Amino acid sequence: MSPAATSPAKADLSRARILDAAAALFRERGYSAVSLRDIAAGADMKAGSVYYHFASKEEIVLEVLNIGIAAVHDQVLQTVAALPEDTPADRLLRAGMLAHLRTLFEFNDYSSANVRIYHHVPEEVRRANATERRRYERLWDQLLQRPQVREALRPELDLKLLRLLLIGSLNATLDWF
Amino acid sequence: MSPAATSPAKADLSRARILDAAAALFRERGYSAVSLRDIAAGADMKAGSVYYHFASKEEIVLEVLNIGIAAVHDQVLQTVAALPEDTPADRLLRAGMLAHLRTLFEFNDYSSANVRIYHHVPEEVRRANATERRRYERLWDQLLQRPQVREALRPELDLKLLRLLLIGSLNATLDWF
DNA sequence: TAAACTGTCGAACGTTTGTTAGATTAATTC
DNA sequence: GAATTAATCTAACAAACGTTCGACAGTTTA
Repeated sequence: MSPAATSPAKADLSRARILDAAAALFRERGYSAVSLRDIAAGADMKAGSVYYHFASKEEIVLEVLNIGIAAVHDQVLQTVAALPEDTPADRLLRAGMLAHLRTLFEFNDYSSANVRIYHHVPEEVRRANATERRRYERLWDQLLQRPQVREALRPELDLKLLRLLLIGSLNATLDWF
Repeated sequence: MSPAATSPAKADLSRARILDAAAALFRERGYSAVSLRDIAAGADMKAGSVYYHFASKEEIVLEVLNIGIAAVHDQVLQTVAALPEDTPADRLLRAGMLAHLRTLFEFNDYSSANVRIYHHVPEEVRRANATERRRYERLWDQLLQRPQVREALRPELDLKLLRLLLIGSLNATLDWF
């Protein structure tokens, strides 16, 4: 078997274990309350070993945040892309919202960690995550601007504000459990 | 002037300064990221002095959380109590929601700190805050159970779930700014 | 088999954490 | 004005923090 195809697996697996542990811990305890020793223990290694895969705690949390948004983005995009362009507004929005919720509750830790810790992460990390965040907001803005959606809504409605209300409400359901 | 009427003021003022500083810091940075030295500095004193007024950091955050909910509770209660018992459902709910929002954005730090840090606070603190929290939830449950509100809603609607959605959405507006 | 590379460990670093305790100043009481 | 009390400060504590680094075993390459 080709060595280049098997050997990269080890490091990548450790990396993934670190991210998984970090996402789960951040989600339930917050960013500052989770130590690198906690993360390492969750990934079955010692604190020093983590630094073979990541340069800092901030680098870990940034990747967790990015993965969390990317997951929701991909799910929503994939869902609405499977529908015809002229799908009625209510069915289109319902599908998008459901995809968002499903990701939040099934691909649990990364996406919900993002919702919960975003505000309390170092400003530098927040800025670095903003690009991914804006990409997702753009997706919803495009959905809301489709003609059949605009026709279904009161014309004076602020679409950006509607998008904020929509995503905010979906994320707020995390508190239900 | 009676001595007992003036002298308690000093300690109470320091206590209030500590709580104000803590609420503001918790709100913007989270619970674990704020040190007692940060809080003390925000209250114009040194870390050791804080312990004259509070036994621990947890005692401070608990009081911040309790005040935060009590403020929203009192505002909403006061607002709806001023309305006639048979106020139409839409006006009643609108008034309650507006009171909630207004407190969140004007009596800013305590209430919004509560929304933001509740999930990441030590479990013991969360349990201690639950009493106050349930008191506020009960207030909304009572509003939603008034006859004119029940009539305005689909009868199969789960009122507890509606209350969760309602409060959750209102709190989510904090992300808008 | 020797050499090189991968991934993890153990121990230490300087800093910061929550908290305690004794000294010290400011205010009140007698 | 002396004695008490109230409130703050200074300095220290042990523990935990993020991070660094040299040693080391396991695997891959030559």
